[in-house]
Amino acid sequence: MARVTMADVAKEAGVSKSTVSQFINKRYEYMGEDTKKKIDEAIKFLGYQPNYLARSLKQKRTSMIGIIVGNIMHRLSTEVSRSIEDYCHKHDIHAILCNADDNPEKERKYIEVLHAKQVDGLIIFPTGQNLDLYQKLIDEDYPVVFMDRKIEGLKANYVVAANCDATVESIKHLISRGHTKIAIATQPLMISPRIDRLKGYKQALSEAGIPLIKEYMIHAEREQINHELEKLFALKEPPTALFAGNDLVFIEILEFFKDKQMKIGKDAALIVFDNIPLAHLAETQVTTIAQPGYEMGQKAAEILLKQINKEQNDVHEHVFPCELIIRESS
Amino acid sequence: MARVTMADVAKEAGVSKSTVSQFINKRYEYMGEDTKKKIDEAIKFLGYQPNYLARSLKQKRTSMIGIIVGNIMHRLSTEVSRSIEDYCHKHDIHAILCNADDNPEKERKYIEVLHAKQVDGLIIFPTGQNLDLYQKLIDEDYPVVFMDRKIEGLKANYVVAANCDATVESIKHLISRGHTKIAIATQPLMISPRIDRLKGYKQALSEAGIPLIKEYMIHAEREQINHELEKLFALKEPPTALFAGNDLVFIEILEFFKDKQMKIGKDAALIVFDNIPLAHLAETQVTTIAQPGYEMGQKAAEILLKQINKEQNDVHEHVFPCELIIRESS
DNA sequence: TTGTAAGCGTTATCAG
DNA sequence: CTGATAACGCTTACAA
Repeated sequence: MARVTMADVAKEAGVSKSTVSQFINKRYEYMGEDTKKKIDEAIKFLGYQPNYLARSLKQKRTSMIGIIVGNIMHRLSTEVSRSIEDYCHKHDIHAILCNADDNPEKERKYIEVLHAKQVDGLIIFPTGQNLDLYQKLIDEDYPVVFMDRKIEGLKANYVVAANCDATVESIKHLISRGHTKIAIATQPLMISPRIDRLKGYKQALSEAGIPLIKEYMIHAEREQINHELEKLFALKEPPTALFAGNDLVFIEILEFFKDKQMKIGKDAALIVFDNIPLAHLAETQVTTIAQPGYEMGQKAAEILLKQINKEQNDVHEHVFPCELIIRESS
Repeated sequence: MARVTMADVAKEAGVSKSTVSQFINKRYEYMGEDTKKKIDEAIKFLGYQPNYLARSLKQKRTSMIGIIVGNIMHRLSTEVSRSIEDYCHKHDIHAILCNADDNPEKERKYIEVLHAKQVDGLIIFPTGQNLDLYQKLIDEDYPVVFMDRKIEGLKANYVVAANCDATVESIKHLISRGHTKIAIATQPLMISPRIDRLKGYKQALSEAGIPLIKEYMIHAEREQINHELEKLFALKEPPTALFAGNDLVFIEILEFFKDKQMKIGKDAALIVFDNIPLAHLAETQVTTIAQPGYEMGQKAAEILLKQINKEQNDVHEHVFPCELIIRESS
């Protein structure tokens, strides 16, 4: 089943390769009707399909972009990815998705491979551990947009959520409900969103004149969170409200509460940073901070395509406000 | 910033292109130490990165495969995709993921584009509506594995779950708990898993001598399910148990129950076909039928790579048993 | 041990 | 309006 090439079509139709190429690329302007028909028939007859690889090599553009997510398990990753894909689809370009799995080695490999495969640009949820590589891409003028996480000292296009502001708002909400003993649980402070959320937490408390308590601030790997919660609620003065730094932390909290037969909203108020798909279906509907994943994805794709088409070269930080959705748990 | 090519490296190192190529491909066997070093230095100095596109064109293999999922929102899709990616990663090949969004047009486009981009093979969760295309791939000897859904009259490699058997088991379980008024809700019967699950449902009931009741069998688009449930529970004899055909149907049921202030397990027993991530954390832990997504993904990837490497040509249907996980809801 | 040259399947440039 | 011909960046016999 030798694949049929343009040369075969040309021979079959009795024209030259270049004419077939014109036809394929719809540059019919100066093409005779009969030539067109002959080529069309030959293509159908042979079942010809152009080889995009060869075309890309020649054109130096693959019409593909890469998305490298830090961890596909985060709700935001999937929302944003779908949004980007949507946008690209409309612009006839393909988005390919890779999952770094919070592993800087994997991230490095994906960046290198996608680059070598000549994808036209990259949208990265950076692990933050490959500064040299990020910098190299930028120095090279390779189109790239960083998503969700800012990298200290890296001047680039960013699309991020207003993590600090949103957290401030949510903590203030808890305070307005009479809470003063408010704890926060996040994964380790390796990336900017977590740092910014903690910053917001601290800011809101100190603006309200509530002293920070070290024991109320948990930053642990997913597997350790359970253990940390154990300690937290064993304190002489356990918190009356809890801020979950993201959807994965929320799941850990859920596990913990289930295990201890504690009830969300009753044994502690809860706010989760991240939209939880079933938040409104839970026994106690949970208050969340929704990030505009769709809009963020659209924006990232838009900037990237502009870079690719050389319509824009200056870099920006695009910050998206979040929405506090108050439900029963707070 | 003109990209640096192999020719540049060759010039810089004072050797020929082919020598550099050897070096890149680690065919050092007959290479002088000093040549190696010169090339290595030149590569580092110029920051050379090979162009995989050109290589692929020459080698007629891209080391990429495509995954086309019917709908990324299904839990199984993501589980299987991750598993496939895992397997591929170990074999140094890249998996790229596309979401047909239950849209046969999109599916067709993705298949055509991936094929044109010369991916080495395809794993498809078929919509079922593009028989001609599926058949064409197979006639062409193009490596392809169909996942989750069987296509009537298409001889090919399949990796599917034992939908009928698992459903029989679960319905029998409900019967053993004393239920006789058992309803089933699925999305429209367009694809084999849904048909097979319904078959299992019918089989289990008739084996138990329980007559089938038409009103107990819902097959509706997601948006209509709510409405159908309404009718179902307005029956003179509403069911005491409910079988949800998949995870999306489950969410609709959850919505409905929440809305009606009904309690799962109390107002009706429930079994869901599909593993639900938070099944064990729900207020009433829900009984599920778990499909071995990881194993299915590994198997599909394995078969596909064998086909690609021409190690295997005969086609099979690989059926994976599922596990009924009994929790509080049934 | 390394170099030469011919492809891989397109597209682009320029004649005719 | 159509056809040669030269790229694109790499691999691979085969020659040296």
